[in-house]
Amino acid sequence: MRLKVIDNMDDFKYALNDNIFHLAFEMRLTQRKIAAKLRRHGYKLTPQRRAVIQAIASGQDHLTPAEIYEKVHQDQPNIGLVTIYRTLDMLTKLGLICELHAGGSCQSYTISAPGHHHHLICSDCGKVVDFTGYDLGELEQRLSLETGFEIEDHLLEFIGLCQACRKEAK
Amino acid sequence: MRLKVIDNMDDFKYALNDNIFHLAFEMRLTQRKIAAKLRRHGYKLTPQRRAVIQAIASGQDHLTPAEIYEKVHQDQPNIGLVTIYRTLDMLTKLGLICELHAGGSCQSYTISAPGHHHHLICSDCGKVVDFTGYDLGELEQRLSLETGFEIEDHLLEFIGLCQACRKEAK
DNA sequence: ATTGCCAATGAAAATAATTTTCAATTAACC
DNA sequence: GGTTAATTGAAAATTATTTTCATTGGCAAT
Repeated sequence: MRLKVIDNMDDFKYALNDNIFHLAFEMRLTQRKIAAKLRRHGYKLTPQRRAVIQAIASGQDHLTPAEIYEKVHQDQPNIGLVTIYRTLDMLTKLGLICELHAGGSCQSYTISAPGHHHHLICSDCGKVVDFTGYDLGELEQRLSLETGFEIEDHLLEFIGLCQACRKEAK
Repeated sequence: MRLKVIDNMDDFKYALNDNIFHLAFEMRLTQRKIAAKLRRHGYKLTPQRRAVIQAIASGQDHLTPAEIYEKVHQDQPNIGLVTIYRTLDMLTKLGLICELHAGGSCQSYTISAPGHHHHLICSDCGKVVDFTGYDLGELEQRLSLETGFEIEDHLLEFIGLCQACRKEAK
């Protein structure tokens, strides 16, 4: 896949009907936001980190450290697995990526949508869909009242077959 | 803690006001059910397995394989860590224990309440409280409709401070 | 109670996953 | 361009898990 980087709105308007450009633009925006956040927190933006972010952000699925290493290794043959681990730690701390748990493979990462959200994961191809707006506040209150817990956080993930994999299964 | 094993209702009635007996009775019931299920599935009930089940079922918290090993080792100094892993696999397959994910430590196990349920976990002491009856069916349907996923399962866990740990924190 | 069979066990080795250490490199500031 | 502190990669160390295999022991049938 060839991508032309478009980073201003004028160029973008003329490319609207072209999916590839569209994707390139969106990805560029994401990566920009990520880069800005790194700098704001005093981290350097190295080619290795770029590559890891690109690997995670470019797909729709979730990847283990080893899978990310494989993917990044194509562009950066010298990168070490350690750097993957270190970058994943950093991105997790900044809230830029999420760990997934449902469906067996813990230690799998996906790019994080901004704000609090939940996940829907394909058990076959690994595709991850975020969703927001489902409010667990009422349940939290009830639980808090009944158990005396002061609830800090929660984890809600769904696992199933995505549309594409359902078709394939038939 | 000394426990007297009570395994009939008559003895039990006279011990009702005694918490220790109460616990002993309840634990005995749980272990009986577990033992029966093992046999029904063609597994043998060895002292090692008893000990692992006892270790998990006797506490209210969740334990890693290494922690279970530590605990069991006191009664069964010869037990190998391998046996812990094998027993945990078996118990998971039979649905008698659950893996927990929220709050960092994956690969932590707790005794499983019968039927589908969700968890509330103390981030400080690890205490696990089950709850049932919260229905995600409507959300599942909505998600299914909007995304084309055929949803197979879900994971819902809450993490927070239990009453005891809240008091201690003050 | 005794016996025999096959599942289960423990020790050790093998494999996999993750972290630490440290000298060399480099991104981001001036 | 030069400086500096953060970042990197290689190797070693640690931790977690699985495999292998000879021995043991639960339990069903006698």
